[in-house]
Amino acid sequence: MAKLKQIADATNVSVSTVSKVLNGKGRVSEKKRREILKVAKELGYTPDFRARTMAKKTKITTVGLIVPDIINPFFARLTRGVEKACGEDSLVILMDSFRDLHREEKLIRNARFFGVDGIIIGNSRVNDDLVLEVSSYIPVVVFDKDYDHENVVSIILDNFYGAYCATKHLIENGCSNVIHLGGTYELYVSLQRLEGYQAAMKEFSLQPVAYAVGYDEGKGYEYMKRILLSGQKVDGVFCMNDLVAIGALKAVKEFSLRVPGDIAIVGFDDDEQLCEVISPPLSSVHQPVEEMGEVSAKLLLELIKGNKKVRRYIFSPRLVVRQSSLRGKEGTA
Amino acid sequence: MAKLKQIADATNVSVSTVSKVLNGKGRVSEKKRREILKVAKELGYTPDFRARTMAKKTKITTVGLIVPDIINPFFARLTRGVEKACGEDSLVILMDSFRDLHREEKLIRNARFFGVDGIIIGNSRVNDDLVLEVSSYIPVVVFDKDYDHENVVSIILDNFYGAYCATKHLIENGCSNVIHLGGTYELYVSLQRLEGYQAAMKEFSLQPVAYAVGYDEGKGYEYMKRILLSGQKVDGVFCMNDLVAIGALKAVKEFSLRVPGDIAIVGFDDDEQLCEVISPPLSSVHQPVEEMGEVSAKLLLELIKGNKKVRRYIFSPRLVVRQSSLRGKEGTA
DNA sequence: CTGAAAGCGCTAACAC
DNA sequence: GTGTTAGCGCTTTCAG
Repeated sequence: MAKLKQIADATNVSVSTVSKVLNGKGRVSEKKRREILKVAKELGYTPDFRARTMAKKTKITTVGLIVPDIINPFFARLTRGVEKACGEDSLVILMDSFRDLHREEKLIRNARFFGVDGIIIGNSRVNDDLVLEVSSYIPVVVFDKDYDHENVVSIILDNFYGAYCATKHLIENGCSNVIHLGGTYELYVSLQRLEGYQAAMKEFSLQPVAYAVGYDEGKGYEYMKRILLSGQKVDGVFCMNDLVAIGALKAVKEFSLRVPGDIAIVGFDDDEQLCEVISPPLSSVHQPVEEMGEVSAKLLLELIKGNKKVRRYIFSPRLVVRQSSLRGKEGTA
Repeated sequence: MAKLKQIADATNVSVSTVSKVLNGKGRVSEKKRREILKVAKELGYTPDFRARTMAKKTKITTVGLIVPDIINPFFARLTRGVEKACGEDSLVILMDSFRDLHREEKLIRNARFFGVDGIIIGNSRVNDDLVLEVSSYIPVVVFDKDYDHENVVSIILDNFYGAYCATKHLIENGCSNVIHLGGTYELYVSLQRLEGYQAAMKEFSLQPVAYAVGYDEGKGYEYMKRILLSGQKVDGVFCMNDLVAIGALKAVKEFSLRVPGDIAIVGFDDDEQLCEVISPPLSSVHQPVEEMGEVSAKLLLELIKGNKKVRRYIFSPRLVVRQSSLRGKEGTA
């Protein structure tokens, strides 16, 4: 960590002269200039970012983005949105908690010591107290959970509505025995989706049948298989997310049932890459994740600037219909 | 941006007293302590990270990670590896170039002004001069390209070998008309894979037939369709990447040909999520991306510390065989 | 208990 | 052309 002072001493000039040379400002004799440049290189000088920005009174705002798993397309998209909103003049410090709750809390709690000016927490199961605590130091954006605190804004997806639409769509496509492969209900999001499903079923006077399955393909497969084995009547499945749907799809295929002919399936999240690549392509409830990321960053940036604006921002999902639920003229199989 | 001075003035004490209170050091009368705390909260005081760390002589090293597209699983995995290696004491500033070469160069060039202590460039088609330029200020890690510069380390995957293995595998599984749906050959990686393919074909005295297809599903589909229409003999396809392979797979299915019975297919990259979800599951050449990310960060951190160590690190791919290329006892269809 | 003063590394007037 | 000086905002001796 060479410093200006060192290269100044080595060349018998003052720090300010060195500074001038290195920044190409003011006029310095060609001879000294060369020597200074040379010595600077030899010493491997790199200016201290902090000192420089402090002296120049310029500050780059940095936002901390905490995600549980950057490989998950949902969070990758979220990140993309945040990156977009931050553009050229704000930096984003990415922190992956690797789904380790302990690490996550640590990251959140320490964020301000890392010099971030605000944080976005991309996980709906954060500890409320922690959010409140941190928000007393720096602004915070959280997802899918409502807070009423000065320094935090909530980005919310209308999960109820998404689930409602998906279920209704299945029913209107001729399904009357629509089941729900849901998440674990201690997660708010899962609960909302369950309720949306139930609402649609009731609206059509149908009996809701829901299972607390989980979030991955294996679980979807396992439950669907069990359900089919049990002989239960099923002609439509609304799943917690795309992975569960894919698992269910696999099971259905194994039973030589046709999708959507015998059983129609709808997922949630709409990871396009995934949905479009499988066969049949999977209908899914689309979350405008990228946009959500973008908005969350924008709102955070505003908060950092001191403009307290929105405290809650609600997004609407939309159903993307693909073959897995589209019976068209075939009607019910 | 409240400062210590302000809250000091407001409470008629000195900055140092305020500092002590806010940091819980030294002893200050309960009365003042309370008042200071109160005013600090009112003013929404947040310590200046730069000033603080400078005064404390502590420095958190930060690495800049530049990727062309965080949504692409390859880069998401890379990022994950970097995050892992950085652990608790280094920060990673993520910069997505959105595949905009111009933006990317800007990001790379400006990185050092953002206070990063080193950068990892997750893109093999960087401008050499730029890399050299930047590396004269801060250490740089690049992928799939060999440099011989003091301040840059290259992380390389043996693409030739991967392609060779994939092709050989197809041949040994009974394919004799193996074609290659390759990338565009101005990209070094694509060229290497092409050469690996050719080498394997020659080894078995087979005639290589390669196409410069591109990198996405649409291209794979389009080319494969055209090839099948032309009536050309094909019983094996080695693709540039998984997406191209998926496109090709679609085309093959449309022609009512069986995979792997009539045509066996192998992809590259091994995006597991993708490969395992389609049917039949896709064989693919696996890159240890996450590990590569981890190693690149570790090496960078070493360079930042001033320990010049490795200058080149080569990883070996490995073929993951799934159904799309596994003919087992069936032999050639 | 409290404050003055020095210093972290750098920039930017402003003299000489 | 070049050096001196005064900060940037904070922490930390060290007197009082």
